[in-house]
Amino acid sequence: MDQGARSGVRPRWVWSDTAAWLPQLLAAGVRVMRCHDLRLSHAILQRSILVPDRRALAAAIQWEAESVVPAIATAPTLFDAETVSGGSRSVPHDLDPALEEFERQQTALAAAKDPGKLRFLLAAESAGALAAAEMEAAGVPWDAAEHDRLLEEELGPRPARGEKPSRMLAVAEEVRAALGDPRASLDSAPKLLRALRAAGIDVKSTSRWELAEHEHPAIAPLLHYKKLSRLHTANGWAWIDEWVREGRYRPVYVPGGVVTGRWASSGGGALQLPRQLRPALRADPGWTLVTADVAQLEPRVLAAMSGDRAMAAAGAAKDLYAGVVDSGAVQSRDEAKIAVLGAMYGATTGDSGRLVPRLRRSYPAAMALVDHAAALGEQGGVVSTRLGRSSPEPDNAWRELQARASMPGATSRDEDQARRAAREFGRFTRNFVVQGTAAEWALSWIAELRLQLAKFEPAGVPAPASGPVFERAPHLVFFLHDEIIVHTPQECATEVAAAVEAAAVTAGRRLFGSAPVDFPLDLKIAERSVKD
DNA sequence: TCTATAGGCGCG
DNA sequence: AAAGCGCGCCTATAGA
Repeated sequence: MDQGARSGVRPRWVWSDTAAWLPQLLAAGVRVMRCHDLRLSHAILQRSILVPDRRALAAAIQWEAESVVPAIATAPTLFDAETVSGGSRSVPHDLDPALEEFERQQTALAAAKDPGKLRFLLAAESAGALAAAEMEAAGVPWDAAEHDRLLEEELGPRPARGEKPSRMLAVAEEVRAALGDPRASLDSAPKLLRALRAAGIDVKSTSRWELAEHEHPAIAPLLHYKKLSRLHTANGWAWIDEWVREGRYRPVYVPGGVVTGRWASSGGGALQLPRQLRPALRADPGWTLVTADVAQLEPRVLAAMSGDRAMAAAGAAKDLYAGVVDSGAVQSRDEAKIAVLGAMYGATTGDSGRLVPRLRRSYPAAMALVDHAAALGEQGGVVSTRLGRSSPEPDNAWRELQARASMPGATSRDEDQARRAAREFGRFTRNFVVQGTAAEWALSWIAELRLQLAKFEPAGVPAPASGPVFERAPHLVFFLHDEIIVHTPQECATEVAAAVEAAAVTAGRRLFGSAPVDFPLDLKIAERSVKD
C-alpha cells in the first residue's frame, strides 16, 4: 500500500497477478481503482535497458510465468492463496514472495535511468490489466439474434450440426461447374490448387490475392465461397453457441501478451471480430455505445516521439495521409498510406519500398528514428519504447547464424541467410518502437478513461439485476489496439464522449508533453438500441 | 489416434 | 500475391 491510502485516495493494491485476483473481487462487489501487477511489471523491468542491473530480477524466474488463469466460473475461493493459481504455470500468489518481488522491483526502479517513465509504464500496464479483467467480467453486449440474422443473410438458414450452409453448397457448385470438375475439393488447399491448375488457372497458391489476379469464371464464385467459409467457420453459429451467453460475448484478453506491449487474446477471437459483425454489438435497452478510434495512431506516435515537426504538421488536420499528400511527398492518399506503413514496417520492394525514400526527404527526423531502430536490430541490439519497454534480444539461432557468416569458411549461402535474418530482426525492432509506443499511448488512454468513467454516478439508471458494481455506470466493454467501446446509459452518452476525448488528450500529454501532435478521435454515439 | 504445422484469412 | 510489422483461429494434412 502506498501513499494513496494515507492521503485518503484509494490505495494502489500490489498483487501477484490481476487476472488471478480481480474476477473474485469484482464478483464480491469490490471495485479496485489502482494496482501494481507484479507479474506484468516483472516482465517489463526484467527486460528494460533503463534498468542498469537486472540480475536480481532475472534470477527470480518464478515471476517469468505466463499466468494461466482459471475461468471465472471455476475460480477458487477468495484469499485461498494455495489454490488461486490456475494452470500449470503461474506466478507465486503467497504474500512473502510477493513482498520480496515488490522489493526487487522498487530497487530496480530506484536505480533506473528514467524512473518516472518506467513508473508510469508500470502503472499503465497494471491499469490495463484491471481494464481487461473488468471488460471480461462485463462482457460485450451482443445481440445474438442480429448476429443470426446477418449469418442467414449471407449463408442461408442455419444448417444442422456439421452440415454446410445451403448458400455455401450452392456457391461451391458454381465453382465446380466453372472449373468443369464436379468433384473438386474447395476446402483443401493442395487439392484446390490441383483443380485450379487442371482448369488452366496457373497459380502457386490458393490465396485470395493471387486468385484475384486471374480472369476465369471460377474465380468470382471461389472468392465468394472462401468468404462464406471463413464467416461460417470462424464466426458462425458455432461461435455464437460457444461465446455468447445471456446477451454477452466474453472475450479473453491477455494484457502484455505481445512483446511490444500490445494485448493478445486467447479464445473467442476478440482481436479478430470481423467488421461485418459489428452491428451485432448492441447496447442494452436504455443504454448506448460510445465508440472511438484514433485515426493513424502509429504515424502520429512516430511524429511525436521523433519530434518530427513536418510529420506532426501533416497530422494537424484529421487525416494524416492527406497531410502527407499536401506536403508534396507523394501524389495520392493511397500512396501516402502505403509509404507511411512501409516506413514503419521496413518495406524495401514493391510500391511501398519505392515510395519510402520520398518520405525520408520530407520527414527526416521520423525516418531517422525508425532507421536507427532497424540498424540496431540488424546488429542484434535492443531498442526501447518511449516509456522504456525494451525489445527482446535475438535468440541463439540468430546469433549462430551471424557468427557463422563472419567466419573464414562462410559460404555465400551462410551470408545470405545471415543477412536475411539480420534484416528481418531489423524490421522487427524498427516496428517495435512505433507499435510499442502506440500501445503505451493506448494503455494511457484506457487507464485514464476508466478512472474518469468511475466518477459517473449510477443514480436513476436501469441497473443490471446483478454483477459487478461498475456495470451500473458507463464502462469499457471493448478495446482493440487503437479503439475502444464504452457501454453507457443513454443520458450519460454525451458526457462519456467528452471523457473519452479528454482521456486521449491526457494520454498524449503524459507520453509526449507539449509535443505538437494531435491524436484526433473518430468518435460516435450509437444512434439507437433496436430493442428499445 | 493424437499432436504439430502450414495455409489461409480475420483484426490492428 | 504478398510486399512490409504484430497477433489468433480454423481446417486439412503430415508426422509421431
